[in-house]
Amino acid sequence: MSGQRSKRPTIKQLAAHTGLSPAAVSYALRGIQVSRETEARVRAAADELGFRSDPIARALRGGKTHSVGMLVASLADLYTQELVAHVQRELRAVDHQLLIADSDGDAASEIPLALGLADRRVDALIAMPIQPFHPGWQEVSELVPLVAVGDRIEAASTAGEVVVANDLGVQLMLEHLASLGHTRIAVLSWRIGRAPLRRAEEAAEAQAERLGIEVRLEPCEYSFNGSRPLARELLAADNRPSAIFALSDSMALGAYAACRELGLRIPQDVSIAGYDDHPVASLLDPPLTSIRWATERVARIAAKLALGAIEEVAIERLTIVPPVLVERRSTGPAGVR
Amino acid sequence: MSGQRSKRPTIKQLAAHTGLSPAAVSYALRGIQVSRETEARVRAAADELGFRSDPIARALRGGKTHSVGMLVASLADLYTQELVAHVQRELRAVDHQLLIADSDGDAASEIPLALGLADRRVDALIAMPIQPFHPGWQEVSELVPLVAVGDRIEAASTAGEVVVANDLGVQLMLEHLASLGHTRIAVLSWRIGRAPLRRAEEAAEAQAERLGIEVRLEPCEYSFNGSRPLARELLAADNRPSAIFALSDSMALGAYAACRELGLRIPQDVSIAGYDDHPVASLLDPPLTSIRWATERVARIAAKLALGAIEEVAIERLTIVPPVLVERRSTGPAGVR
DNA sequence: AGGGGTTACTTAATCGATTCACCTCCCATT
DNA sequence: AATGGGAGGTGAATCGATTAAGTAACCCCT
Repeated sequence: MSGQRSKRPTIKQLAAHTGLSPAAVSYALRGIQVSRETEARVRAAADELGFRSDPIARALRGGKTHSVGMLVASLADLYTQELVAHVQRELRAVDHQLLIADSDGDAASEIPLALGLADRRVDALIAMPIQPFHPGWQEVSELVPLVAVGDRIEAASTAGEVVVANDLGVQLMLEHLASLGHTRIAVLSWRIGRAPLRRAEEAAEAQAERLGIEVRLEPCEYSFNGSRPLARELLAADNRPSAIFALSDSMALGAYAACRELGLRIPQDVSIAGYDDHPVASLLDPPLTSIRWATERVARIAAKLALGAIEEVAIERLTIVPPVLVERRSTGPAGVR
Repeated sequence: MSGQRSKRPTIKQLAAHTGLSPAAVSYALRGIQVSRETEARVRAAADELGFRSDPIARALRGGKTHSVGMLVASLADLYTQELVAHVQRELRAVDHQLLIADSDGDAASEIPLALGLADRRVDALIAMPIQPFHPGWQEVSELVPLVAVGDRIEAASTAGEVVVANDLGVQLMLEHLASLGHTRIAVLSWRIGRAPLRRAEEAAEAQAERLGIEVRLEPCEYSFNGSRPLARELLAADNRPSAIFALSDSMALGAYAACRELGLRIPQDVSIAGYDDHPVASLLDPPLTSIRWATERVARIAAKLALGAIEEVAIERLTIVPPVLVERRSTGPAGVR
């Protein structure tokens, strides 16, 4: 309408405006190799024209993009959401952008998504691997500093790892349930065998054998709506389990809903246990027994590792987080059948 | 070690490999203006070398980046997390990347963050505005198709709007509480006056006057941990409110925790009401009375609007979502003081 | 005064893909 | 046989910023 000056000013326009060369402007904006006077002039012009350096152009040339990628396995899950929120908070403090990719549990899409983030020139990549042993991680880690969360990643070198000892978490919970007399336990997992939960599944099977109890792995969708029908089906069956151990609080919520629908009391009729100890766990009816692994701290460490790799600051590379059992009232003695 | 071919192949290398010019390769990859034979040859070479087109270079030249930005007001809040998760799901289906920026309730950072996303050449931007009337939105909307969620945005043209009639939601809840005899209600809001909740706050004040009840707006942090100490303080005071209406379920959760700490029963001693009707609301102890506005549907519409703007497909531009009251057991008759 | 060393720039190449403007065949038409 | 036109390419400019290499001016020293 009244003029098409709406386009963002470029470094070239700044140059024209100040009578300098584009190169001089570039230097001036970063305060290198220029006189105080020139620097001031350029800065003034930049403010006046509302100049913002183009991150895309800078990225193409090979500079930093001030962005960090995050690859998660299911944004539908509460703990993932927490993780993302806390990572974002750390990044925001240092003015970095967050790029999210969600494999939604699809193992085959994991490496392509990671490469896609690398292509976008994220300065670092935080990944919760579904397939930690996939050879593709090698290539990814050569393209971008890689931080592994949850599980370790099989690559020549990663920028850091925050490992949660989920085998221990599973052990703690199964011991707890076994000590309450439960001998037939359904474990809600997630697309058996190719999930981030695989290690947990293996631990569950090992513990079942050790404790002499029956444990059945049930493939499930993350999220309330995913686990509700499954839990309902399990609980409506003749040989229903006396306890359900959901490998995430989100799935435990679905089990709660199923119990409510079926009129089953927790824990008198069936015990329910979760994993992650999300803040809502303690507010449920009844409060949920769960496994806590300090989501917020894990997120913060992951973010620090990513930023450390970007700034090339040395940080402790490997953190192992031991989960703990938080016993509440959703688990109780096994009924008399 | 064994060779440094690790770098990604570029279009130029494809050209060398096929004996064509870079331009021809570029055309071939998109199947324009080339013979079938050439196209096949180029594709074969691309597969062989593992070629992936560089989104950064494409972006610089002015093409699509296959990414969508999302500006939220608090990633710490459950409903925002839901919204993000559902938007992400829609984007993933069409192979688009999600870039997230979180203003964390800081009004001053909102426009700069939006411009930052635009600078990264997102193909569209979905924003839940804190300050819908800020003149900066005009500039943003000139740079990138803009989809407003929650509130309308004051700009010459937006790509679409999904408006939630929060004034109605507030009215419904206050009427509900008033009908139960509550005359002194604390409303947990969020950084009073500059939040995405401003419209809701205005509605609360208007309704208070209309219904002849006392409503006090309390500035609060989103999230459990933010609202818990505030709720605790309010409930421990002499003239404690008979009901707390939290303008998000997350804050209501904090109030639940505070009640538990103080030994107050819900709803006998105090009624608690939430907003958003997050899936956990119905599973709490007691189930939470809340306002439902179909988060998932809103997210899906927002994503469709963004994608529609990118594909230049015409879609219904404005959707107004009327929230509804979901009455559960966390609200009851006001006590006798 | 001439040479060495700074300082403060400028010029041009570069990152990778796209696209405008040409250019060359080759076939069909009159 | 000459002309027109389309198919299938090529070359070079472009997007915006960075940076290696080069240059002009100036200071200092002997």
